[in-house]
Amino acid sequence: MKSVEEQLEIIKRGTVEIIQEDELVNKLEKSVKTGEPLIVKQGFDPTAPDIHLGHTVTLRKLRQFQELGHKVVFLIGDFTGMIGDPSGKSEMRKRMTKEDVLENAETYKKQVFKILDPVETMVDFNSRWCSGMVFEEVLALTSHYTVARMLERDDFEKRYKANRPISILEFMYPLVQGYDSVALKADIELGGTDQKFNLLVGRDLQREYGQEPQVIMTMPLLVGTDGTDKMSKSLGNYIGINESPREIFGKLMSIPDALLYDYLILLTDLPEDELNSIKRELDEGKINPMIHKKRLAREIIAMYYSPDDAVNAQEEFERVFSQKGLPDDIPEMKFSADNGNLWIVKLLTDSGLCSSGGEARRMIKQGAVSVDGDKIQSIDDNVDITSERLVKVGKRKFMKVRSE
RNA sequence: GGAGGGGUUCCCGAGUGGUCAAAGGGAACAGACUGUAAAUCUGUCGGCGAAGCCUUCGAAGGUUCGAAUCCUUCCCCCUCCA
Repeated sequence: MKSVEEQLEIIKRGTVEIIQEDELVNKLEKSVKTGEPLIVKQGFDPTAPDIHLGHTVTLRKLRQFQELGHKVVFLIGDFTGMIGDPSGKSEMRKRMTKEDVLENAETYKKQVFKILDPVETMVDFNSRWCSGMVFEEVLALTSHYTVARMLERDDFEKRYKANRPISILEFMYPLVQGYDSVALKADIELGGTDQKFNLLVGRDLQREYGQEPQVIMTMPLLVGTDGTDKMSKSLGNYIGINESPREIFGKLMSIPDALLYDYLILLTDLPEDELNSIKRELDEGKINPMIHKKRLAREIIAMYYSPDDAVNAQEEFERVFSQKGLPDDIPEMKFSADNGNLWIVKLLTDSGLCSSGGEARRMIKQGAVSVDGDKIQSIDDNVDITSERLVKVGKRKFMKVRSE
């Protein structure tokens, strides 16, 4: 096991806040002395089994803890997910069944173990202790916190002031999450900066239950591909680690330049001095940021796929978009046609290249559709598909079609 | 329990009997310019082989030649008072 100083240096990298750092040092010292690993916990919503780069920020930190020999608990908050939130104001929280949760958990594991060590990770569910709680225990839990303190939480305060509803159930969430830390006797809890309040509740509750309070560590929230909001599935500004190398490469190339440096720090293992020199180059404007974006994309694809995949993705990207060539595998489809002719609008909708006739007409009118490189001029055009034709819609949709 | 306000197309939001597939903004998509960056400009943005027709304004009924707009019932949300 590494020394406290060495561990601390690794642990601190990229964090926004550690509360309290001296407590962390104490815990590490004790751990080094006794050889007992620290219990590091992070909770996850059971509803979103699509892991994206935003999730990987804290997951990578968890991985570092594992490499340092500590015990990571990947906690799935299935209990609250199975209750659902009837007030469902911000987003529809659907009630999930046990089966849903288990299924999602499996999907989670598959993806998460691209980052975490599958052997060393303890996957747990908070229903394990929550489901069995009797009402007395629940009431006792609620007695440890006050409404005023709850309202300290940023979004509660805002909603309260804006006369927007807050269900009592929502008040319970931080308590449940905090109680999870009690149940797990967590030493450290990790989360994004938006989790700070909930993490702090865990500290308070552990104290109330006679435990040594956990240290909390917050990590920056990764801004999504739109450049404004945090990366999230519901906003559609995410890059999933399960997406194909080609998609990941493309999406990373299209992030706003302003995000590039943050992505490099938070998502890659590039050494400090290299990051610094990249930052210098970017700040001085001497280099086209695209160069480093390609680097970023390669690093990430190499991490979740392989270095070869990374190189291939880049080659294909350059061919298709820089040189306006063709991608490697273009989907093929066969259609029945009278005399080998197929009306272009029908071709676009039946192939799925356009979702409706209206959209197909629009695309054609806007000059976004070409067949074998020739732009379609009229929505009345027919395409002779007796031999294979290459249809292109917009910049990135390709398909080879021919009659059956 | 009482009083009042409200539910509109992906989101916000205008619209109080025909000229409404519904203003405006955002998002998104396409084109130009680029580095699939940003900014900018242009266009599109319910469905239909599209003249015209069909479905949409919380739900179901009703009035009317005609309803997002009026009436009835129901569902949901918010505010204030208690």
